[in-house]
Amino acid sequence: MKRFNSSDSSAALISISSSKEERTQKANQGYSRDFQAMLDSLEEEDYSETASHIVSEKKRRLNLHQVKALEKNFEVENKLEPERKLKLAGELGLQPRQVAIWFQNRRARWKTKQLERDYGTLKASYEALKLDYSNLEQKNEVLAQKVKELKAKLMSQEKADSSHSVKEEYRVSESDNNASVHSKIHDFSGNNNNSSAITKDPSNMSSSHELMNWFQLSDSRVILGSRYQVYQPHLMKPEDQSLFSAEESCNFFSVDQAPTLHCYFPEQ
DNA sequence: TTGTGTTTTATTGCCTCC
DNA sequence: GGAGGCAATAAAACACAA
Repeated sequence: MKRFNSSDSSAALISISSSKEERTQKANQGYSRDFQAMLDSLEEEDYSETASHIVSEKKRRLNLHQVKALEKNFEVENKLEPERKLKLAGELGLQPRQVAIWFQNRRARWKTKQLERDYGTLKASYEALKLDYSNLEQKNEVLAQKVKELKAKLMSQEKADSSHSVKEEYRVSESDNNASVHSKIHDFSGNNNNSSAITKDPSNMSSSHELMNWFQLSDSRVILGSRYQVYQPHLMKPEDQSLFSAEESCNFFSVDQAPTLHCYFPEQ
């Protein structure tokens, strides 16, 4: 039976015998000397007590031989089918129930150990990931610093340029390049209807910096246009970085967010 | 020796499966 | 409904420092 009440449990504990016939039977089953001695002592206690107040039985640990045999069996198969249980119980001089309980407890111990192992593995991979993350963060900082420096360079260049008249500069370049620029705009807009930024009239641009960016951007796109047919509407160009604020520049490489940059892909 | 923490054996109650 | 598994828990046995 599986269930025992308190009085049943004492009967179930360590193969308590209730009769001399059973005792004789067990002795004939080849129980270990220790175990038989234990049984005898228990039985002596039993006999000295009336059935109504059976002494609280002492738990007895299994001996080394029993534990080794059980461990070996557990290694082979951690579940116990009834036949094997009876066989093991007979061989080791235990009650089938004791064998079943031992397997049950052993499974619980194994599970706990397994959880610890799993935890260890997860922890190790977490630590590795964390290290990766901090390395990326460091690289990110270095790159952000470079962006800042480049931006500062660009600004100082713009200051130097501001000594000349923007309009004048534009006129000069306009007279020199007007024809070619307009043809480039025409070429480019012919390839991409969404390129509103590119088709913006340069005369409306407010600063030489913006103008310079425009030329760089339009030139490069025209050059690219000969090889790249498809332009994404929200492409981020390296030149566009100069339009970022310092803060934006720093956050640009944040690893907390996936980058939203789109890339050019040459026509295959 | 004793207090305390850990391990082992066993019980109980609940759940699932046949 | 019985058998068996599992989680939670009790309690005895054991280990060990103070």
